[in-house]
Amino acid sequence: MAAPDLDALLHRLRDEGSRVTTARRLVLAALVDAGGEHPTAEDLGQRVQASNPEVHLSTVYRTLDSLEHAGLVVRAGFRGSAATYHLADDHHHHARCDRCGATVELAADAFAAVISRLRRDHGFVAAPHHLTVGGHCRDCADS
Amino acid sequence: MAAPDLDALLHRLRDEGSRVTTARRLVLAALVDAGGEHPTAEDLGQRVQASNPEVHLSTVYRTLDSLEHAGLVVRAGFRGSAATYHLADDHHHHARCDRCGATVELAADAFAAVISRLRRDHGFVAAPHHLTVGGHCRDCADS
DNA sequence: CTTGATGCAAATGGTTTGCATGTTT
DNA sequence: AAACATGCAAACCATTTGCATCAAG
Repeated sequence: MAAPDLDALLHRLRDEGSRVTTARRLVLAALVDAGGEHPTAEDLGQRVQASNPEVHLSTVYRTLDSLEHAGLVVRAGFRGSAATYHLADDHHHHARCDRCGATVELAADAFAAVISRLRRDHGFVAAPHHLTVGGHCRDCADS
Repeated sequence: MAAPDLDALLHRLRDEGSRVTTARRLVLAALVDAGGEHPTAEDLGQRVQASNPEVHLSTVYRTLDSLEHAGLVVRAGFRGSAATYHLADDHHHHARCDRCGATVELAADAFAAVISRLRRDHGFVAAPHHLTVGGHCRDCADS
């Protein structure tokens, strides 16, 4: 994984036609900062507000939306709980324990078979970022 | 797919220790009736209330919960929109278009590779019912 | 200066819950 | 009778939206 460079990301954002604002800078920085974690919008809001309490949570949501449309950020939706976000560079999928909430990361190619099958049989172009699997993790699988 | 028999389902439910009530009978009937569709809790509520307007939506939710725990019903959670339910007999997974909401069904074995990999590498037991893939369907993939 | 971005507060929508009452076993 | 299920209304929580203001280009 290439080390994510904040300035480069901001540049890409500008190129997409979006304006570069303080809020967006901070959200992006928080995302870079989060590294391998899976922050929710609220988590990011907290981090951002640590630097600038002015930034409202709804702005974080709107910003994440823009970033997603610009292709910089990926949203992983988990059933029931809150969605999590990470930089698009960070290609992986998720398996999440229905019982304890632990998440496992899957290499990007794990779904290759599913994806090609979807395209071949149904013309369906799977978004390689939005995959989520439910189930039970090692620790919870026994009971 | 074996034709789902309402009475058999009710029997299984009773065997699980749950009581058989009018509401549950109706919800199950609605589910059987829905066949290959993917009704939401609200859809089911409507169908049920067509027979018996007394039944409250919250009861439908609670009933679906019981049915899920009893293993009779499977809930497929879609990001953003409402969850859909179907009988557990009806083994398949979903791909759903992020743009138009169209759903595609995937044979149960499509995820075999992913599932075995999860178990082998992470000890993660994937629930073969709860898989959902996002992306764009044939019609929406172009724009 | 023009358009897009933000703060705020209030709405939304799916789902859950507390409690008193009714029903199944 | 005892345990469980239901109706109802109200709570919940993540997310979205209307609108007036503000800042980036």
